[in-house]
Amino acid sequence: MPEAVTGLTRFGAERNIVAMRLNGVIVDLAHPIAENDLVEPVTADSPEGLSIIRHSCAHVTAQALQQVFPEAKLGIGPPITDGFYYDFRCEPLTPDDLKTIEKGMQRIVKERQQFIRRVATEDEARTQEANEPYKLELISIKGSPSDDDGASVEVGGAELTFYDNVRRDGTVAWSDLCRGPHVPHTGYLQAFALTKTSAAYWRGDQANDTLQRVYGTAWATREDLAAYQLRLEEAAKRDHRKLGVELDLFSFPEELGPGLPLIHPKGGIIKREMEDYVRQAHIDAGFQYVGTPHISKEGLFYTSGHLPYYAELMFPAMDDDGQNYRLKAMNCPMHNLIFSSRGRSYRELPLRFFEFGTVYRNEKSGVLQGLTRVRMITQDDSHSYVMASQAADEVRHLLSFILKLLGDFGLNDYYLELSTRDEDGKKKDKFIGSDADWANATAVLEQVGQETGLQLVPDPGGAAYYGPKISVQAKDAIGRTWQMSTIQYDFNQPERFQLEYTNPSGVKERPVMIHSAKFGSIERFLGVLTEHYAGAFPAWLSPVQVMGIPVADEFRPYLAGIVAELKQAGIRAEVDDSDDRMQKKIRTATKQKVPFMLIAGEQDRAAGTVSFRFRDGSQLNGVPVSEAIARISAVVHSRDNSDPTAASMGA
RNA sequence: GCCUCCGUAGCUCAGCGGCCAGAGCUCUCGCCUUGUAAGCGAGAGGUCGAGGGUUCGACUCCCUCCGGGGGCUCCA
Repeated sequence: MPEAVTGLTRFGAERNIVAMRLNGVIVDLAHPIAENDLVEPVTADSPEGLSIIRHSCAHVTAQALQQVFPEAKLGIGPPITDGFYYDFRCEPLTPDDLKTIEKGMQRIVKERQQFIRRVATEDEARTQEANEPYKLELISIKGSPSDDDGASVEVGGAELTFYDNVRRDGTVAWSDLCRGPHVPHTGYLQAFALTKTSAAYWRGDQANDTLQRVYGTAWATREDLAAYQLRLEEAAKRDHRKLGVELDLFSFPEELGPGLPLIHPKGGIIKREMEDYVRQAHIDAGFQYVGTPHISKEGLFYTSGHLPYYAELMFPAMDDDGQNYRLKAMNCPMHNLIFSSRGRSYRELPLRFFEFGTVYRNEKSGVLQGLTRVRMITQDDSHSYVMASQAADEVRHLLSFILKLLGDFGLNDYYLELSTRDEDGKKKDKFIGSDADWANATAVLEQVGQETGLQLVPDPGGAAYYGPKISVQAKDAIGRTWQMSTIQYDFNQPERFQLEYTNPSGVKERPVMIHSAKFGSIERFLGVLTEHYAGAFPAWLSPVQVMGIPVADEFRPYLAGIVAELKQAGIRAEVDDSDDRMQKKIRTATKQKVPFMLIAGEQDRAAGTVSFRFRDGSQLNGVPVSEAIARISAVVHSRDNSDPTAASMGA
């Protein structure tokens, strides 16, 4: 009987081909190929190939871990960005344990164990997994397609399949209930590392068992792995919490409490530049600047719906003679009060209010993260009150405002997210309002979002309780995404606050309100900005824009004169008049990421010039003072985001 | 909130069940008067996160709490 043709016979055992696409479906290379099948190779460095490598690596991790800890019970082991994880119920793992497991994995790789697919009946599967409670649970939920908690990674199709790891002598080393596909044998896994452990809940539910999650990374080649590890090291240097200390931007003193930042003078300069920018931008975009208190009688938040729906996120009530007050966790209710302070006409709409509203949210202790997740949030918060017919135009107006702002601050690594109601999920009762209103609001946001041509990622269930939103998601140094700007469509609060305007026919109508924050939070944006620029802020945002460095004390007055002129031109300039040597001063200014250094000694003083040095180490010598000032001034006042260098400043 | 790892000077980090706990940077003072990334010297700075326990003796071992990192859950 002739052997069936498979991907392995078709493509040969090349390590750079890990699987194949058979009539559009990715399968193991060992899968038989029929005469008219359409077959394409899946290479190791393709996204699909990497997922297969990573998931196969998860199997090897589990096999190695169960060799060391036979009592460990298996959870699931899917591929994730840059790697994989596998969950186990076992004792907490130490870094030494990880090393031991890694060694075991290397042995398994050397054995070149084949991944052999085997279809089982439900009874066979239950017998085989009798000692694996989580796998038994997966067998019972087999094939539920809307499973969004990762379980479907393991059991997806109509049939139950196992993957046996078979040694060259034919013995089965290990086996796992799994949908596949996998690489042909463990020898394909040459570039991996276990990275960390943490805890996770079984199937992502806090009510379930706590499992130990082992994270790993895996790549097509050892070079790719090394490059990834280098990338992580570089990313760690950009961490805004580290740079915040080094550049003296902000701090989180223990005395103050978790999640409560202090902005230091240098961070304050960046914050003020951001505020100046966005205040003027709001005025230009037709907003009116308003102000509201930080506390309110708590009845206001019952009216708004925040207390009934999000009480746990607000700090506890303050009792003043029997009247409960609350720190505000949002500004919208107060803006609504301004709206309803007198009768409103359709002629006033869109009516737009804006302020820097500092809100306080009682975030759970475990979620705080530097400036990116704090308990004091300064929102550049605005509310537009519009007629329903104006809503789409207003959203368009706000979105273009936001995209311009992001561009003006040099951010480009972001995508848009459309957060909608959870249509059929368990959290549906979290959202208020009629189906028709939700559908209409979502359609408006979706249409305007798509007009931008940017990627619009769906986020079902991520909406606010009062309406859907479009948000900007930006990445931090280590790839975590953070919500920045938001536009939220709200048809609920106008109802709850009985907001109304008089239409042309003299009839009262209810406006739609659109919440929007352009930076999102000043604090979070500052943190993301710090990481985006790795602390080397564009000149216009740099706390110190020019540092004058005299070759010797004698030349201080010469530089002081130049600095005075720069200050006249609105530039943040200083002379380093410490006792340090010039070399040390250059080092200090460079480490502080000062964009421009002006260095002068006898030669320059005699010629009326300066040495013009940049933080990348490049330099222009003998630049006339007036020219240096003009060039610095041009860069700063044009809000140019590119990093100044001798090459860019020389022309 | 849950799991896990961590906590020595403002910062980066040594150290050990047993003399008065160390270094570099930062800061202060003094000397040096200098041409492109750290000049030299001196001084100041710590109840070793807090509390409790074990011990003749704890910064070191154990427990609790506080704070931080990484995840999970959450995220208007």
